[in-house]
Amino acid sequence: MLMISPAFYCRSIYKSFSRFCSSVQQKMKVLNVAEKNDAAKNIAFFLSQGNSTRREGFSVYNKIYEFNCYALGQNCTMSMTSVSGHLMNYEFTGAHRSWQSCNPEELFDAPVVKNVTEDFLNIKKTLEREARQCQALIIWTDCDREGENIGYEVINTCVAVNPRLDVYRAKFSEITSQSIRRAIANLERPNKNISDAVDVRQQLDLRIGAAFTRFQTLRLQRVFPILADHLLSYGSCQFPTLGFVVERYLARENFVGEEFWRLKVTHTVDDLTTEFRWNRDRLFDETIVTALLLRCQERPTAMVEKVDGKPKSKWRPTPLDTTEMEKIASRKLKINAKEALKIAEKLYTKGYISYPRTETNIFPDSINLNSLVELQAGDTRWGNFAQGVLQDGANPRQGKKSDQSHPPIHPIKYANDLSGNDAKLYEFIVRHFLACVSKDAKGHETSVTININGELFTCSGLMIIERNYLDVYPYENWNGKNINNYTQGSTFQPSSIEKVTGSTTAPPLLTEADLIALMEKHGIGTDATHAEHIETIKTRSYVGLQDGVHFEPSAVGMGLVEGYDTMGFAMSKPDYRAELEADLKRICNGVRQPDQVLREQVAKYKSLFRIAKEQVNKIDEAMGKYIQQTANTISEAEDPLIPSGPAVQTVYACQWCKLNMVVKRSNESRRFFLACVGFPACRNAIWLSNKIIDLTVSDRTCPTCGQEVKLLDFKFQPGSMAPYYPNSYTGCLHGCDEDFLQMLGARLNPTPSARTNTTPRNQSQNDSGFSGSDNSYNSRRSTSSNSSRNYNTPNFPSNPSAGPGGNRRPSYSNGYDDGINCTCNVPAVKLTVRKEGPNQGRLFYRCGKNRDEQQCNFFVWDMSGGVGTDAAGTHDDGPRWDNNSRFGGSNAQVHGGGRRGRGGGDSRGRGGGEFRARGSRNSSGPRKCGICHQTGHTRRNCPQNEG
DNA sequence: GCAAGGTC
Repeated sequence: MLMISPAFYCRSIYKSFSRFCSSVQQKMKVLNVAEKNDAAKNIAFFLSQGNSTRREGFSVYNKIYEFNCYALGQNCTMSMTSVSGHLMNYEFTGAHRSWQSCNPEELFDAPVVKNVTEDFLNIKKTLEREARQCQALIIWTDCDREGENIGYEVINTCVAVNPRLDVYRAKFSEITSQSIRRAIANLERPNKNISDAVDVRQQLDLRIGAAFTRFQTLRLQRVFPILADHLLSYGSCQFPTLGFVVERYLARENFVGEEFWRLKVTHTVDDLTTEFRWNRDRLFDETIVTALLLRCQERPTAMVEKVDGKPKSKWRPTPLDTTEMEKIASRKLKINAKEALKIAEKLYTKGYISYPRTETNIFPDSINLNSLVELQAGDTRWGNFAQGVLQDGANPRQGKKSDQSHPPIHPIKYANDLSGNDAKLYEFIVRHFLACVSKDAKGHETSVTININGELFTCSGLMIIERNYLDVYPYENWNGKNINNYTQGSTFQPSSIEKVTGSTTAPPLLTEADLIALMEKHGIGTDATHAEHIETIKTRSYVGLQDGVHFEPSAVGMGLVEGYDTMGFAMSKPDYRAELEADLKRICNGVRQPDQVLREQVAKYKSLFRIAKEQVNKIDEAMGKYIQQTANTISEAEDPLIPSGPAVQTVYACQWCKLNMVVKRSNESRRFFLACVGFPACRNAIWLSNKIIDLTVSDRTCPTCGQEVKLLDFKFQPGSMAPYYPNSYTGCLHGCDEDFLQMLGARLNPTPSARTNTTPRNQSQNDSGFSGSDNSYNSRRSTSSNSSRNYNTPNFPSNPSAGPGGNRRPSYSNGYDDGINCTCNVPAVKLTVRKEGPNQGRLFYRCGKNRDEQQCNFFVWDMSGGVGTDAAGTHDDGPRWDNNSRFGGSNAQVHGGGRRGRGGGDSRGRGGGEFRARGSRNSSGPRKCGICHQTGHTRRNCPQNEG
């Protein structure tokens, strides 16, 4: 008989009871948090299969939904609530909050804190109360960079009151039953890297935005009383947006139309007139066109040389992403981008469409497109078309972009209860979806070439065979064109041969759709904020709408952009933002450390800020010019922007990018070096000898190199430079004194291609830069410094010489002596367009580097007058506005001669001086040792060199 | 009185 002790008996009862209790009472309690209330509601609906109950939280907008659900391997009691976007925001503290009580420059280093925004304190209270009662937390914020950061705001809030919370991340890209169920079954952990990247962006946006906004507002309000009530904000997205508007405006203003002539032939048979276009298109020399007209008229019989027929397609659209939706809404539906996105958000949260903020235009295989088409099959407007698609099966045209998180925008539920713009946008999304999964339109094109006494003319006709997607997509047109019948080898008498004239036309001002396209192309803002930034520059009166559609800069907008532009800063260009974006991606991928990126970026903008402060008169002048006011002079005592510390002094202009070279000192090696303030966009740096114990910029300028080059006061370790230099010495580092440079172990870098030698020879890779709080120059990383200019892809003929019959390479018509430097500051080469076509014979300049080196995109037509004409004598065949004529440094100078000048031209003119300096170095004799001044060896292996 | 990014 088995004996059971009373103690054992009691223990087993206790265990069973515990199991019972835990199964009944201790069901795991899980807090779920979504990014917004609508999302929480719908996610709760799908997880609970419609059986959730609702109760109030502290915030009236963010409810709590409760239900049971299987998750994390067990049945859980779920409570689901939400935030309303970001819960927290970075702020300055104490005196730095006030405009009056601190110098704006301090904002780059001032402490910032991330606090819950006052409006959201109730949401925070709800989260804290719920979190205390839960064992796990699941983050359901949107699956993008900002969503991850919002997730961490929630996590930090909840974990602060319940450190034992087990935290998970649900990944989903649309709020459908299937997607949500998949997410709960495949929970992940939140990604800190992604959230960190957002923290870096937030801090930078705040510091840079606040510092420059206060700087330019305070300054301009003070010197121009007329602006006393204007807030003149600066932001890393709004300013480049303004820059786009200004650039196009100037391109248009500076455009000079050019008259051209062409020949036109018509042939009328039975009321149908066929018009033939001249194969030479158009010429800019009337005499030649007249001569060619006479030649045709001499023997006016047209011989049909060629009749070609071929199938022609008009492609259905690619799947819809956010910016495409905004652009088409703006152009075709007349719903502006901001409104369109707002409506799309609403349609998304109501479950009618997929997530509307997406960069993807490729449908993943996992989406059952046919079932989505089927949802639309009953509609009276597009139902028949949908049924047609189902017969062949949905076949999406695929784009090339994917953000790896959201699919293209598509309808996920049929709706017939919408009205106004909501209905209009939904209809567009449905029609676009049906169009992109259907078939291309098909046609047949006939092309006829005729010869009239040696001159060739062509016409083409189009017959549309199948309209296909066009039947459901009224936002695009495709019209057929009838022509007469022609047979190869036949002849006919043309009805008319005439000379017609026209003029090249200026580019149009930007529309909202154009502006969004530019922002997208250059990475300014997000899908969700493009429209906001446009709104901001309108509110600030930086731009206005001409005829309600086209953007035009205001005087204030012009003044601001030109002010910074005159300093040589790329503030109004998208490059700085693009560089930050690239670094943010590296943080997300774990390649870069967030604090390092933050330090670098703060240092860069702080340097720019100091120079802007030094040269603030340039902003005054530009602004004064446009608003037609004279700047009041203000005393230093009145100036709220007097620097609190010693100002950074410029030594000379950077040879690479034209920004300023300043004195820096490595925190680690304590070596001095000259570096460009454009870092990290520009990595020009000149490292100096470790025998220098102090280095300051003197007040004197170099008598050899000129007014733009400052001399430097050196203090050497006692005796270290003897017998050639005293312990204190004033010298030039611009290149006029080669011996001195060599003594310092300094090497100038005339072009970015020489950058590999900018690291000091005796330093390890790790100590080539320094990592102090406001300086982190590091010359070893390779980044294109050319990208800081010419962001508008120049109109460079991709292969100007490859036309039929042309030479394979353009020929050099002259060398390096025109005084025009390309973007890498190398004398540009002048070439001739050989390719047959309207530009044949024209002269242009391009990057002066060899083809086997990395060339910049520099391109500019030669406007000096002597246009190289060939037999055709043709010139430009299009608007000549796309060479960055206003902002492009050398380009602007080149164009300045041939254009209507604006405001007395550009203030730049340093390129030539620098080039002369380089030339003088190159022309010196055999290289001499810097120590003993003998040839045959260098200072490194000089017998007199101790170390 | 500043930014940009979420969202109401």
